[in-house]
Amino acid sequence: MTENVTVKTLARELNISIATVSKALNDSHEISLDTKQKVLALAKKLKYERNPAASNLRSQKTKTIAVIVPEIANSFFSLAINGIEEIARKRDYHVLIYQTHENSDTETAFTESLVCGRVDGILISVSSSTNNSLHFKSLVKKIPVVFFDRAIDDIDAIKVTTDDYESAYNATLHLIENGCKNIAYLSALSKLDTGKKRIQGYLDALKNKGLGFNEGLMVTHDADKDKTYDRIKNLLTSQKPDAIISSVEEMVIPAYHACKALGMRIPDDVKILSFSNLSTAALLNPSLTTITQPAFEIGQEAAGFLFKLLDKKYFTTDEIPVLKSVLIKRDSTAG
Amino acid sequence: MTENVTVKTLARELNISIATVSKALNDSHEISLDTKQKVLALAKKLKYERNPAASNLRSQKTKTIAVIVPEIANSFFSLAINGIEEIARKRDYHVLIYQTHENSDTETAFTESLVCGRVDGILISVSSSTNNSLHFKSLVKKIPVVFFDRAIDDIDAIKVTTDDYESAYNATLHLIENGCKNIAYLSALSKLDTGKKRIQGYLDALKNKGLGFNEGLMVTHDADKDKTYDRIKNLLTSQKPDAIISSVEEMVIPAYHACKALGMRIPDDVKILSFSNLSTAALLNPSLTTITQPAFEIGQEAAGFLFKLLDKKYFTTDEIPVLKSVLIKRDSTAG
DNA sequence: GCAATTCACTTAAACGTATTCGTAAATAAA
DNA sequence: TTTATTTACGAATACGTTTAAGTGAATTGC
Repeated sequence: MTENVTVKTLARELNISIATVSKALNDSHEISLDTKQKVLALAKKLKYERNPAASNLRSQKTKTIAVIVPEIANSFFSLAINGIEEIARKRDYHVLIYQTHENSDTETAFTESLVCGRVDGILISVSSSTNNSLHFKSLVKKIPVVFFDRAIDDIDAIKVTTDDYESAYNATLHLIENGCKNIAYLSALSKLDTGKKRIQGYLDALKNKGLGFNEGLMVTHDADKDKTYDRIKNLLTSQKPDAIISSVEEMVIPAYHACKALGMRIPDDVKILSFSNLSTAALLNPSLTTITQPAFEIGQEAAGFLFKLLDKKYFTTDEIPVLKSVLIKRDSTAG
Repeated sequence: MTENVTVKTLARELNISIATVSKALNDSHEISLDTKQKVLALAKKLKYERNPAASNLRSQKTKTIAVIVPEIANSFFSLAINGIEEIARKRDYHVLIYQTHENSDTETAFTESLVCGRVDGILISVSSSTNNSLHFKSLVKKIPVVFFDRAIDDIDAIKVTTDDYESAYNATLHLIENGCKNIAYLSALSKLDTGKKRIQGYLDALKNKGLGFNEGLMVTHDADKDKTYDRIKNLLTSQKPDAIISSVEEMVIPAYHACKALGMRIPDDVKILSFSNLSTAALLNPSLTTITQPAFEIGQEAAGFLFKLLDKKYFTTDEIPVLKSVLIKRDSTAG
């Protein structure tokens, strides 16, 4: 461990004050070009690295943002994080990632550990088990926050979302057009706007096309994977649906497995489609029809708005876009 | 913005010194139980949060580790990160995530930005384009580093890896046993030990079983996805292999697509298997035989060793396990 | 030609915590 | 009783940076 090179070292070496050094490094207008170049040159030579802790402490800026997501091992979120990272990189920001694993308490603990100046801003997609918005309300008052995809309903904050209602509605229409009359729905996120809108799109499409609905057609997600699987299996045997819409990627996998186990053929016996960003959707057996959200773009947009907040650039809420998902028709819903 | 509550606030309120408060908060032995309780109680009441920047600056500890991976949207890495996170959480550490997108320059830039005390340690799986180990050598001298899965060959550092040679060897045997005689190999990571060992396992199996090999059977990965696809397609038409081993997940998807495009049936015309952690492997058309690495465990182990380094717990290199991958036989290699 | 301004730099004071070194009282050892 | 040790706390400083305020010299304005 050789002695650490700090602004002090540079100042001593160049016979100038540390203030001048600091300002030169920050490209301040009150430093002459000549001095700046000298400082920069020596800094490079001595491999000076600014101490982030000291800088953060003094400036109250961390050049770091936090991303809180339910799960990283999920195509949607990992793509969204890619989008976020791309924007953060351009601004030379660091990205802290936290996974809630859909646990609301974990989520609360994370946000509380972040308010004390560890990060400059937060991007969050809330956990499905979150139903108490109280602590989020206090959070957004303390630190810039942007919600993406999954937001808290009754909170006044920036939310970057997709057209959940329309895409669910259109997907349902697609099934109806292909002759389905008994369409089941695998429900998740029902506590969140995201989930509610998807359900509503489905229900409205059924209604507008004069199709019936009964509670039995709706299966809700369970944290326990086996339970979810059993419920889906039970749905298939008891309701004999001719189609299934899955509101999340995590439920369509067990749905495929259940069909396989029960010897039901997709799409002949039952058609399936799902909200999903799976890269292998086209290679599944059969290839899966998906409602694919623009995950990468959502991340980019959300990060973009967070930086606008950090820059204190004012904008109106109607500048916040609702991104469009796209229905990709494949074999699993073929007529 | 109400005034920030700091140790000073607590000290003033309790009529004790800030030193005592700080020590009480850190559960120092030189503070009486009585005082500790008073401090803790007030801290809770006033919602005191330790300022991380100040703490880092003074203690030279950040309670943060960095994870550098090629890509987050990859089942292996996202699972590994899950493992890392689990261990970090237990220790109350924060996790910074950086993606190199397989770019060596980006990788270098990241590591350089991390040495100046932003994190206490680094977990890294190096990018496939990395061939210069020089800067890694200087890195490991400055800060605790643990490599996982993809390590630099000629560097003396802690590496948590899997049995790449054996698993490639066994996978090749599996194909040979199922009657394949002209086995192609989709090569990636060939600059790294990880990739070299996989290739060697494949070559040795061929040799030991008296099967021939020619350069044409080996297709290398290209950053350009279209190029990779074209190469695979070209391989299939020119070499007419009866089997393909893919050394990475990213190449097996285009391989499936190429077979589809050329009307080749898997596994009848060509059998395929791949190193992969895809959660949908069993649902592909046909289901994919995989060499599945224990990604989550690798993350756990790597993080565990990083914390041992941070704790300055000494251990011998033979304590570092080589984890075992498992060959999961599915339809894509069915005899 | 003199006041007003700009320029380029310095001084000094933070930011909030952790820690070293004291110290006075209480306790234990002799 | 006297001395040595322990206990519980405080004063002061350092961590490395940023920045408000100040300063003397050079430049500008009228």
